[in-house]
Amino acid sequence: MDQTLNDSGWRGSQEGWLEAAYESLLESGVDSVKILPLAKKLNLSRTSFYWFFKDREELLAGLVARWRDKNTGGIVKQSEAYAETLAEAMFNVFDCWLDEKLFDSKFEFAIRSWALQSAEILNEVQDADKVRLEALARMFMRFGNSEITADVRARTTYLVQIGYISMQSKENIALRMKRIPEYIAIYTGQAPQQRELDRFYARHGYKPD
Amino acid sequence: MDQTLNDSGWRGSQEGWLEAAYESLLESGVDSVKILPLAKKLNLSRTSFYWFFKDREELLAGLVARWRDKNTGGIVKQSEAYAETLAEAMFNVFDCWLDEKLFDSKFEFAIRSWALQSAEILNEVQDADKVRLEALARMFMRFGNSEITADVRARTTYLVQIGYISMQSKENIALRMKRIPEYIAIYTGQAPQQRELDRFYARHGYKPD
DNA sequence: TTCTGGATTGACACAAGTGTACATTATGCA
DNA sequence: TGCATAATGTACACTTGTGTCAATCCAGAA
Repeated sequence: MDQTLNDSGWRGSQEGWLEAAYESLLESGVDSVKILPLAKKLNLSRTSFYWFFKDREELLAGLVARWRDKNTGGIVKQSEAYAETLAEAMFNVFDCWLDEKLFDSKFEFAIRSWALQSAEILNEVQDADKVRLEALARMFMRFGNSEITADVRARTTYLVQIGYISMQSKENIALRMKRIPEYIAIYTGQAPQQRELDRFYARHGYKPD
Repeated sequence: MDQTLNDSGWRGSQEGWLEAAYESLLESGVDSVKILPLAKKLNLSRTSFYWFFKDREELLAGLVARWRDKNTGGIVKQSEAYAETLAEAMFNVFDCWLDEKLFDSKFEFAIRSWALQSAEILNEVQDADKVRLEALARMFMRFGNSEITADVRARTTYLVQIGYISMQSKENIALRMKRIPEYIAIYTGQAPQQRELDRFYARHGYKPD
């Protein structure tokens, strides 16, 4: 039996249940986020759950909040980060696709799948899409793009990434890095400078050959 | 009570249950494909199901087969269709995204979501991705693209579409049609000829202004 | 008209999940 | 050391789903 205690000297906690729910959501979808299995995973009695959450609904709402903060937050933050050129700004956004701390792809996919069976979640997702696309479009406009151009480029940038996520393909970093300069060129209409590329590679611990 | 009979003089049929399962899958995901609710929808006894299918598993397998035939079949067929130019070939593939008879986007999304909670289905999806990408790459190669270029262009074509599907955005035909020449130019590296565009618009019953 | 087999049904047994009521345990503090 | 309460556990009632079985229904052939 795992009797590990947390900071407050107890085994369970709101965070503990939420984390278990998160893991289950990513592994097998919303419908697998059930209290009984979570309790088993946590080595806790099923009913202990009700001490921290009113019901299953409240737990699921917690998951949605977590997703909104992390993923939409990450994209908005990166699209507003300082940059000298559009290419550099684009690299900032690309950080999201390579750094799980800024954007959680699996979480994203799980939530989007959930939206299939819940109108409420579909709304959340479409709101998020709107916020993210607007943030990206603002970034393009900051560098002189017209409203229309900015909109289309924002869509292209965002859509291809959503497509990748949906494909659930697991390609290695080297392969993905090789395509990056091409993508930057397509998305921004201008090839990145070598020093910009080098800076990007460096901060992701990648050494081109 | 709906006592509608089918060709063979009975109310139920394998096709009937499969169709109901399909509708439920598209509306609310795999986990909603349950025998009890389907029986209610069909105004049949729940147990009557077992006359046509061994168990729930067999019904779900039927759904996967249906998806494979229709969607992968559609893309492969269109990518192999006759075309004088690469742009024309690309238009043939675009037929898929606009004609539900060739490619069922909602079905596609539902199956991909299902893949989240089933390793078996994930395999099916990734096999399908491979077959489709190869078919598209062959098309680009038929028109003189190098293997690498063909691969990247196939990915771009396919990924953006998967992204759209995942976004579940419902844009009107006119808006989508306006973007088509741009996409063709990006994907193929050459702008389509006016007569090619006209032919495409015509067969989708669209009149540009 | 009766027989036959495809199709349908209700009753039964079971499994997995939810939520509530109440008892019990363990921690931190007075 | 004992108390208050945060946290956990046990027992119960309920819901929704699955699958099996034996009985029945009914369209068409004999």
